[in-house]
Amino acid sequence: MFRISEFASFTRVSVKMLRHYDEIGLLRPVDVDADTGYRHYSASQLPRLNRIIALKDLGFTLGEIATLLDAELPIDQIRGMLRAQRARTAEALHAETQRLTAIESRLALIERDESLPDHEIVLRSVPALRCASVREEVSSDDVSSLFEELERYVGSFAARAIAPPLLIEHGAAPDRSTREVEVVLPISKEVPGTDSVAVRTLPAISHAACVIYTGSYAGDLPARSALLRWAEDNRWVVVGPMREVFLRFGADQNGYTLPDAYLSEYAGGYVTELQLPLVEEER
Amino acid sequence: MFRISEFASFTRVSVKMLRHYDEIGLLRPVDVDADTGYRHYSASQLPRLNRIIALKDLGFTLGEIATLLDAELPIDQIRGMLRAQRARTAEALHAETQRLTAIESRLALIERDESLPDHEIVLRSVPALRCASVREEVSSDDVSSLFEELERYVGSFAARAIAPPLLIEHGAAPDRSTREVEVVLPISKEVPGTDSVAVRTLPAISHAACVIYTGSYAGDLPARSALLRWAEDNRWVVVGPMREVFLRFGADQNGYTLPDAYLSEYAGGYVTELQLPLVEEER
DNA sequence: TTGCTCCTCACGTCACGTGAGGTGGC
DNA sequence: TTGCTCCTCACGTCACGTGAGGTGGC
Repeated sequence: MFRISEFASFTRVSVKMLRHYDEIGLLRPVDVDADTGYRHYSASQLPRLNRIIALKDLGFTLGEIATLLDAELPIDQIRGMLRAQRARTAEALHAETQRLTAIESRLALIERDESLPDHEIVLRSVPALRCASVREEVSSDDVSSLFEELERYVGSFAARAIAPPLLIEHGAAPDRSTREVEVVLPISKEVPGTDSVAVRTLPAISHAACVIYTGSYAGDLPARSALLRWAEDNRWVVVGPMREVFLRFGADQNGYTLPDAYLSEYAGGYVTELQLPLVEEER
Repeated sequence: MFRISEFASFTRVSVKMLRHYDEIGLLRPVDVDADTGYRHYSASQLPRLNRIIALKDLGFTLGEIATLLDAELPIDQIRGMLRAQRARTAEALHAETQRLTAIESRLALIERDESLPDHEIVLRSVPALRCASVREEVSSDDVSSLFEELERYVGSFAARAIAPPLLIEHGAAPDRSTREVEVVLPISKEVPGTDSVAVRTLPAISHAACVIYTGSYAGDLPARSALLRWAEDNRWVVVGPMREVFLRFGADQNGYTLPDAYLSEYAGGYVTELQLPLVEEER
């Protein structure tokens, strides 16, 4: 038989791991001295320890390994656990691949500009939203009158939700003289629609590249181009119209007042988020 | 300003995460009510939160993110951190790839045999070992006389180390009538060499596929073929001679006696580990 | 006898999740 | 007033690593 340190050095696992496996019942020493508590292992336990290590290398938890070794599962269940593990690993592999792409595109940005990018692009999902909206072809950038109209209508039903208003860009005319926009107001309860006001559930976006920019709309174009460049660098394809979410515009909303320090820094400023729906590029 | 739940739902982070970021100083609310402790966030904090999320997606820890956001590092240091992160990610990616290959080869084994493999193959490193050895061409499988000779020689210097003895297979003659083996005994201190006994440091193996088999040498061939199949399935190439480590042979060593239960199960049995040095296949 | 090995707590890791128990806000 | 939101502990997660403080073995 072996002392714990001998057994550990033969198998390249730490003494602490062996103690841990003893504690959770995964690998008990063949003998524990009643007086001293010294653990003794037998060479005949090496195959079991090797199985433990092999399964750990496949990514199973110690609990799963205990099940696999001791529960005498039917072969189909073992197969099932391996398949589940394969799925988890494939997912992790995919996530690492995307992360590597993202890091590399960040490094490329640094090489190009010698600075950190101004815009942090985040990939996330956007939930569905019950809302009222007005869709119209407009010729100027000023859509505030549309918002005011919609706000009045929704306000008359006391149905204004706390979520921020947004705008969906449905496209520009070929000659760029006008563009079709939909101004959208989340609502807290159903309101009737009219000829001009549509009431519907804005669909969720499973993958949206999002960027937030501050200050006036001057930051709009750089943010947009950063977003598109990010999609390209990270191998995503645009599948829907851009959404512009007005997180803060003009005076603060929600009945709070900002401390002076923040008011001056962002005086008269805006905080806007662009959301671009994407799917992964086919390989 | 926003209440914590509003801020959380806008940004798709949990309330608990925001509290956590407050606690570690990564993102403090603009205002905390002195009476109630309520946290208030401003929309002007969204860019910072977005940067945090983006950097988290790249795999940085919260501590690293704090450094990146607040330490005003020179661009070279930022680049350095990104490169380190790229290296870590590439390594993780590589590990996941190998894990996936390993899981898939296990699944293939199950499909083929409808059972779990008898031999658990583990990839690990083997440390260098000071040792005395005798290398000889032998015609039979019985190498015990070589071991006895070596044991006597080393024993005369009281230099026997506790590590188990092993055998290196340097190759067989073309007609398979003889094979060249090296019997190796780890030693605890330097001993002089002789014409037949070499004293040297057995080199470490950075990647060895290892399998343990029990019982008599009848298990040898299946274990060997499992090892070679594993190397092939997992895309590794053999780069050195097989080592056979005799973890237990005949009676138990080390002056202990095994409990009866174990003695009967492995009565007269052997525990042997095969170690096969490998490198990754070029792609 | 001396150093070496082993033992058992107990706490730390990392980024939060999950209650428990209590209070403010509309 | 009632439910909803928020608060602060405090413990759990996962697989050990890292001491602290003490004892057995040669």
